[in-house]
Amino acid sequence: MANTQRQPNIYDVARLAKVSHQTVSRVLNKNPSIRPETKARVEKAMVSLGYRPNLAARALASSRTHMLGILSSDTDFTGPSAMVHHMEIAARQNGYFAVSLGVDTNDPKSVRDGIEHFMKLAVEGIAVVTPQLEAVELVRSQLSGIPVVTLDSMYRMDELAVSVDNFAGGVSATTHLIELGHRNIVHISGPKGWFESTTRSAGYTSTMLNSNLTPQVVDGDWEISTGYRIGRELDVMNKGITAMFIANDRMALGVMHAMREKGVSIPGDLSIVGFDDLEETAYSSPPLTTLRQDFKELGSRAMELLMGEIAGKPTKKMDRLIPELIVRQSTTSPREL
Amino acid sequence: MANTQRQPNIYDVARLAKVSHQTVSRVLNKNPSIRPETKARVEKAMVSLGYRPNLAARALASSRTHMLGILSSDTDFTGPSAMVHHMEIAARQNGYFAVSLGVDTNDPKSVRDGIEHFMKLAVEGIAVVTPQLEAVELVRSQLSGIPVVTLDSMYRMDELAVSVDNFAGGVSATTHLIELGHRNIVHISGPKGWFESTTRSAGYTSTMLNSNLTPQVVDGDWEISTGYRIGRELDVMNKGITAMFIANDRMALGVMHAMREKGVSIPGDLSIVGFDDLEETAYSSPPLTTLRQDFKELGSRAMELLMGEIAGKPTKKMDRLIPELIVRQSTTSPREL
DNA sequence: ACAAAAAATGTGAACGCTAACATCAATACA
DNA sequence: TGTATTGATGTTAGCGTTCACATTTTTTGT
Repeated sequence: MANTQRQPNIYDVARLAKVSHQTVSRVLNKNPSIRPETKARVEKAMVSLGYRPNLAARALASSRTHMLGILSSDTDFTGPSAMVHHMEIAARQNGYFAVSLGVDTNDPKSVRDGIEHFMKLAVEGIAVVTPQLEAVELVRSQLSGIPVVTLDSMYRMDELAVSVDNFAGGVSATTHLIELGHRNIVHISGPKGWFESTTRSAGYTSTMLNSNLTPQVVDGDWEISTGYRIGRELDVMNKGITAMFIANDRMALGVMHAMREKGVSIPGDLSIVGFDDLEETAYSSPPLTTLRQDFKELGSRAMELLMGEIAGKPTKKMDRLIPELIVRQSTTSPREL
Repeated sequence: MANTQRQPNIYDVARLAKVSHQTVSRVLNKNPSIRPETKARVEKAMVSLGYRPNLAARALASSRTHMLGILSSDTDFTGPSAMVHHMEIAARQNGYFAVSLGVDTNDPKSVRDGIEHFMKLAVEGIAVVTPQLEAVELVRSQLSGIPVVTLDSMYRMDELAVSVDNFAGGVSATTHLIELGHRNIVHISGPKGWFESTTRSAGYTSTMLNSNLTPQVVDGDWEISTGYRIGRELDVMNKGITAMFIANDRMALGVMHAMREKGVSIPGDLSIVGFDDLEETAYSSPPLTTLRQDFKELGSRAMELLMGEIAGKPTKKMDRLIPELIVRQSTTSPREL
């Protein structure tokens, strides 16, 4: 049996349906000017042959690949991987294939290679899930002509971007603590180059200043171990610190662990607000007050923007989501002195 | 300036290098029978034109897409997403593009759609990161001719698979507790349909029986909240339970939280062993004794097998990794009665 | 009922590459 | 020195689509 050799192509379908190959192509592309009757005949032929369009041929002829690139870093963190996942779903719903590529954003070569990889693939759009400023700039500068959307990164009015309003998050965390009566509030920031990091800090600083309080920032880097180290080193009790706003939940977990070891009670001696709402933090000891980000929403909105841009539709360029304050047991009013 | 219209193709390169297009193609495909001198000339021409091979054309002509599909579910869990990430890296190193697709493994239609999506793309191989038995079977049955590797799933001698030896993990967790002197050891399992779940439980059960102890299994489902609920409901103290082996860290976190609320001290009253070694568990209260799985390794080995199979090389069909017991402070010898 | 307009379908040539074979130059051997 | 053998390069014909245009069929208006 030599009939299983080759995949059927449009000519095979055309022959069976007694039409020209072009008519088959029209059915494939949902061309409106085709009689329902012929369309049905063609579709029947497709099914009976088990026809599957050859995307490579289509891409070659039409120079449209229907591929999208997702450039991401730090996919071992919950946020990015959730975003990537939901973008992929959104892409598929729109008839696109999402190819995702992890890169090391600290290594410009790796970013460049990733972009090169995507250019070879001839992706029609790129989403960048890399909150580091430099990397985003690098991507934009490398890329000619093809739309790029950034997630949770830099805002710039002229470019496509979806982001969490980290500034607002910083404000509401800090406001929450001030309203509880805290005055001596320390902030542990994320790493320097990250946009999320600097804006959260800015939200904190500006809120403190507006209330005539002195901002005190300790530099962190997202890592649990760093939170732990800072927690060990910072003499909270003697310095009269009664509350902390920590730029992400993982560091907050580290700080809480350190405090437990040192016998500093939370929230009795020290109130803590985190950022992210990792699932675990609802079950930490104590459950953590934090800011929730809707990564799923972020991912799908980003895709929406990207698709719109590719289709040449006039859409808005930017979208911003407000994080929600989830109050749990790690914050309370300070003890009266 | 009408010169920016079209991307350069091999003919443009050929013309500039004063060779035939086929010679250019040979350089592209690293054909050995080409003089270093001409090769250099061609490469120079490529660079000066900014030539980029058109993958669609290449795929069409060679019927090789250099695409790999990764079918994954539950990518919001750390394990799967880490595996996907590392597979993607490994794929790229081998000159392949990895397209990953999240599916809902409880919904056969979604799995079928995913496969259909991959078939259209004409992927050359598929990796399935779905630990549920049924889904894997479904994928295998749908797929004709193209290699499939499963990660951390079912073992079957005749198919490509890389997995963590969950049975061995169950054994070493249970053995650890028995050696500490525990006799009344409860196991909280994962959900029913998962392979990881059933094998971990089997490791526990068989070790218990070998030591003439009675296995006691409570059904769980990986979720923190379930761990918490079970922890609340189970009257550890009155039943004389001194240790638990919990099928994953997240449930263990839930149980520990419940115990804290009930005033059961860990490890004083109750020793706990988890499974996964999530980063957070090193900073939980107390730090958790658990089994570490090397997801990175798992991902790269899976790719290795898949690549080998695609290339038609004679490689081994199966690979199994042994999880490592990480002893922290959540386990100790039971109090003397 | 007939021309003109519109709708439906058909034809041939790209798209950019590789496969298969053909040719030419360079080396080896007698 | 001539011929067989190998190595390096060239030529032609697809791969399965879509595109641009040509042709046929149907509808419309009078």
